[in-house]
Amino acid sequence: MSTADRIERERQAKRALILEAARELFLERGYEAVTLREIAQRIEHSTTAVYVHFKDKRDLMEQMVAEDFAVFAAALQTAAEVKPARARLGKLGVAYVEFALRLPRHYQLLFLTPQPADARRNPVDRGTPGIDGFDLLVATVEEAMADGVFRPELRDARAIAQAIWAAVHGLVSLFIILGDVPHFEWRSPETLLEVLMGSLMRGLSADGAGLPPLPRKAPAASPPAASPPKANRQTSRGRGTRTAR
Amino acid sequence: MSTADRIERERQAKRALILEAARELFLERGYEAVTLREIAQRIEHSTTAVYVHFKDKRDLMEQMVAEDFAVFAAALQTAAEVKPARARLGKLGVAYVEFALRLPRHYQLLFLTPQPADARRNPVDRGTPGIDGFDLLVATVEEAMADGVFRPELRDARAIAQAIWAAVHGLVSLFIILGDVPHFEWRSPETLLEVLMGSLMRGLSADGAGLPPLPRKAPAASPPAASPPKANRQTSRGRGTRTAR
DNA sequence: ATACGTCACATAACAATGTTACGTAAAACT
DNA sequence: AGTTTTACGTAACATTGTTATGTGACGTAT
Repeated sequence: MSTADRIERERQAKRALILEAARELFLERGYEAVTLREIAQRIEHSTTAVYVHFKDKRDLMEQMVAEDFAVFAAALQTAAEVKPARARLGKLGVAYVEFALRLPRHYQLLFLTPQPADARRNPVDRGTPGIDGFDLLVATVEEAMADGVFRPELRDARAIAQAIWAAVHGLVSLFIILGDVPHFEWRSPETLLEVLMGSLMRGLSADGAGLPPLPRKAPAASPPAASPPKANRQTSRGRGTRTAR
Repeated sequence: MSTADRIERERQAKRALILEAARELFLERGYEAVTLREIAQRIEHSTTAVYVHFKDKRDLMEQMVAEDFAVFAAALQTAAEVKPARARLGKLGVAYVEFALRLPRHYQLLFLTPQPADARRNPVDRGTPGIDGFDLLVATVEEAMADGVFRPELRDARAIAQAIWAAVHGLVSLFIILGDVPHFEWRSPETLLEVLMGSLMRGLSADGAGLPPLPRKAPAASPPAASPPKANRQTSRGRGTRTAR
């Protein structure tokens, strides 16, 4: 029965329409600052229409984040193909930071927003993308450990992975939250990643060697201005233009 | 004129009363989840009373955080008295993590909550406590650098300080936001701090030496459960009991 | 001592929000 | 053709932060 298919397709299309409007607004102004009425108006519907497709505002946001998170996972997977496990660790770090600073609002919603106490709803879903990526990191650490990369005292791969995650997470978090504090003279993310990740790897390594130098892009020492993401060219699947005319 | 003094004293007392009620509620349930009406009810006043002493809800929260932040500054200052600059870095890290995990809500409000766009109000105040503490860190790094602690390639004290901050910040952030994710098997903060900060220092050091071993308290590998701060015994100055009977 | 002024605070209202009860009309299924 | 489903709009509701307005206590000046 093809009609059912078409119905489902139309339903998904409208769902995507809502998601797209929500994405633009959420990424532009953050979760709290966006109202459901505004999202609905943008696509010329009443607010009730949103509730047909999503349980509530938070659900809408989570679904959106989940969609875009695929991009993150893909980026990490690509980085995960690098061959020697030690070099892979560097690539993973770079991919992580790049994603976070390119889509700071997403990162914020994923890793910087505490669960409201009623989040038993999807106790697994949330954080799971992060957890999955973390498993990748653990696996890489274990492989590197088998290669004898780390100092022999360091036997707990999970602890090492958590420490590495903390390092990169801290880096991007500071940029996202405090990146635009004026008199702070932030060093560039590339510089900091090299100092932080490089020194950390050196300190973890049995041979005292750091990371191979990362490919530099920016001439360093420019404020990141990550908080207001000016580039709204992100992950727009399907049509890429605003839909409300 | 002693009357004016008394009036001012009474005013401050009431202000403190509001702050105290707000503190309990904010720390218990977070900023968004607490209503002004609830705060007011707790001290048996109308909501308007709050506006006599504070500009708005956000102002109330900021004043509260500012108060408690003195504790943080004090803890850092104490740690800052340690003599060799290199050891001081370790102490600062420990003090930082201890504060953050003891008052996770405060930390959250300070360093994990993005500025709402209208924060030009006190563009300096916010973040300033963090900045001050950061200056302390920079100074320490500079001193250690003068002592020849770091590898000679590392000349940018500010970059090093930012990297170190990122590391500890990332550690506590992960604990606060994701500390209670079930199947994650977090290592203890002490363990992670030792791996992270120890390895980072080792990697930064010219002589490849790490940090002196940190004093251990917990037997390691216990989930921190930092998010729901069960201990509400914090910084209560004045009377320490609930006021609403 | 009496009048005046100030100010902390309460009452009640307002506007904006997320959410829902209810109706409706179109379209699918029988 | 009749029945049912369902996507959606209208209008309402409860809860929020915030404010306009009144008032009573109290300090101060006459």
